[in-house]
Amino acid sequence: MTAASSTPTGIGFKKIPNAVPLHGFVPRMVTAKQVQGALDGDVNPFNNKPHSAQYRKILEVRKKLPVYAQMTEFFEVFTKHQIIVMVGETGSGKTTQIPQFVCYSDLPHNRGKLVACTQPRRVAAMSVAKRVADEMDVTLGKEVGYSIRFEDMTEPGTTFLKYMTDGMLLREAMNDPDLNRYSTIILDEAHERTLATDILMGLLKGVAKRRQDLRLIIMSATLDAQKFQKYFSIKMDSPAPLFKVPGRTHPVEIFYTQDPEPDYVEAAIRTVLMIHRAENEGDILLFLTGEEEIEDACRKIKIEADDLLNQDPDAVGPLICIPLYSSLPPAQQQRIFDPPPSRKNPDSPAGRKVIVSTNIAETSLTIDGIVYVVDPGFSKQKVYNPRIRVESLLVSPISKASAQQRAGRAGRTKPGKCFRLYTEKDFMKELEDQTHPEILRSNLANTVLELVKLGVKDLVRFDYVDAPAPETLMRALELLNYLAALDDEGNLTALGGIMAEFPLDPQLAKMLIVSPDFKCSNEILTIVSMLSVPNVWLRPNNQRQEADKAKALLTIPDSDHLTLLNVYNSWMQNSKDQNWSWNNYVSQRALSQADNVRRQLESTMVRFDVDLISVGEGPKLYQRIREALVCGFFMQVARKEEKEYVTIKDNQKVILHPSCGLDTQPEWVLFNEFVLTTRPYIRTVTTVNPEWLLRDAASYYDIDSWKPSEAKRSLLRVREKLLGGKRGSGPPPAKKQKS
DNA sequence: GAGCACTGC
Repeated sequence: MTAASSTPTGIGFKKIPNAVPLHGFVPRMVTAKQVQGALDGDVNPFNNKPHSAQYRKILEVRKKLPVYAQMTEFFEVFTKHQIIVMVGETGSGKTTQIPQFVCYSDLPHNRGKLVACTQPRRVAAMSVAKRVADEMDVTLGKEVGYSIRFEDMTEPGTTFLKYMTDGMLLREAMNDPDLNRYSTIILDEAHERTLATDILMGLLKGVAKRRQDLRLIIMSATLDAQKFQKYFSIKMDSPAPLFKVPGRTHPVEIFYTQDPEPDYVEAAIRTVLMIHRAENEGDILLFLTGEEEIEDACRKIKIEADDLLNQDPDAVGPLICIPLYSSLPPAQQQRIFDPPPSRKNPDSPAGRKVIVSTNIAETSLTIDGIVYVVDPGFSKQKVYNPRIRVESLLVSPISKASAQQRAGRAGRTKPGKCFRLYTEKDFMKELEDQTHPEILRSNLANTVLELVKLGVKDLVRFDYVDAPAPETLMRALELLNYLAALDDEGNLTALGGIMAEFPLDPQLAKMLIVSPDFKCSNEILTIVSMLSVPNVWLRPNNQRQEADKAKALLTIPDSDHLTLLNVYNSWMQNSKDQNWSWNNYVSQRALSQADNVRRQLESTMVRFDVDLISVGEGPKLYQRIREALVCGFFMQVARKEEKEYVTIKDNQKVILHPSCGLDTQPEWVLFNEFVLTTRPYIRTVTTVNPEWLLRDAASYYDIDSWKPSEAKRSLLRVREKLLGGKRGSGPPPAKKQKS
């Protein structure tokens, strides 16, 4: 295509006269030939410096990528179409090359615009940006940068190619719904269907209709491409064009079992040992579902492998077994990169490394040198039950797409083998094509608040790629209405607008925003931060008693929330003592994270004039903190009836989680979480006074309208006593709930 | 008397 042919979608771009060495480049009319010329040129067109020797070396490597061979085709499609769906399998080079191609055609640096490329994970955004900065011969954080939570590695006015997490782009959309800063937005790994990617797809489809100058590229794996093409058919119902690039991996031979395996862990261990005895050199990756299962399997494999080695040292090599899951400390996660054990002597069989991992090795971490994959076909998946408002984790069969991804892990460095511990018939007939997108498996309270803030009026009719269950949306709207983030018509309130700005669950955001009224926002800020990071309590298997003792010393008897506050404060007071965390069995990593979150939330508080107040100390302060908790969590209250607790309104029977630090079983408790594991537990619990429920959450505790229950009778008595105490001075002063 | 699949803001 030449500059003389028709301009795309009616926007008249002007030729840029003096943009040497991009002389003659017309935005979005650029050809592969022009770009190849610029790539091979002497001067870097993006900073006008001479290309380095390093640049030329990397360029030679880039030219061997499959995507490079299809540059002509890419520019043809990009010139003609506003939205493109791209399929590029592992090793195609799409994530690093396509955004660069786009820069050459879009010329964002000459137009004051940016090209964005989203990633589902922080590490990916960071490492890809680093690589691309090297490839483009520029400094990371200048022309090419990245933006992730807690770290903005970009320079306004200079950066024109930005890698970012999908959540970060969604945040930006809240304050700029048309995303006007961007000339092209590339959604990478769209097939993973994270909540943020799904919402972005819905938003961007609308933005693309309003902004003819915006280009979109949706990059995904093969199986989903058609769905996205159809979804993005905005022009006369013709599907969005597909641009496809082959991958570059080694073949993986797939084996199935003849019959279904009744016990997948046992079968997995047996298969690993079979590979160890019978197959050639090469490491093994085994997928299991969780920490306990993995540690258990590692122990058993180790015992059996040592037995084999003792019985016949010439027949098998030594074996090490390495567990891998996200809650392992980073130093232990690094062990997966250790070399396999060396042979006993030059003639004996090679050593072998076995990695036993959760799904973390399916997408987040890649390990080179894996030749054998053992796939039992299960993973823990989040499910949401809107009826009882509970998210839980369930061991479930994986999807075909997931199985394919797992198998692919065997072919990264050389041809490999994948042993599936299910039958081929089950694979074909029983496994779903795709894992259900997150939006269908989550509590959407947060998402709904974001969407309303983004200006979406009708949540049910929003153009979702996959629409969530109406009941899930209703649950979210109901919660937000009770929290006074939405009015009765579903419009965003002033309070809701501020809540949406905090990267928090709505309950936590509400509690933080109202906490200055209770003169304890400093303390609530800490508690909210501690609730936003993983568990801080460490409990090593061989030191459980010591860990429990240490925890008891930090515990505040009637409130797990106050205990969290106490841990944070003690940690701060002892910040000079390097061993404090270790000696007290708390996670240094989690506490640092909490501190980081705390600083971010504090800056948001400043932006929205939420005062940071702390008045008094001891029991009086503690009481005000517990009252503030009620303002966010009044819907998560349980009352003790005989031996169990029963949740308010839902009437779910629950028990206190064993990690709970309460020394008695008070009548009324508020809880942070309902966890459904072996039994229905409530976790992170604080004693509350029922009077606060009536006063601070009057619209929810509209007890006259409740169906008869023990809780209702009890609350009626509380109210009577309150009124009696006032001796005819009228009802208690009800704090206004709805705004 | 138990957990924490994995991400993200």
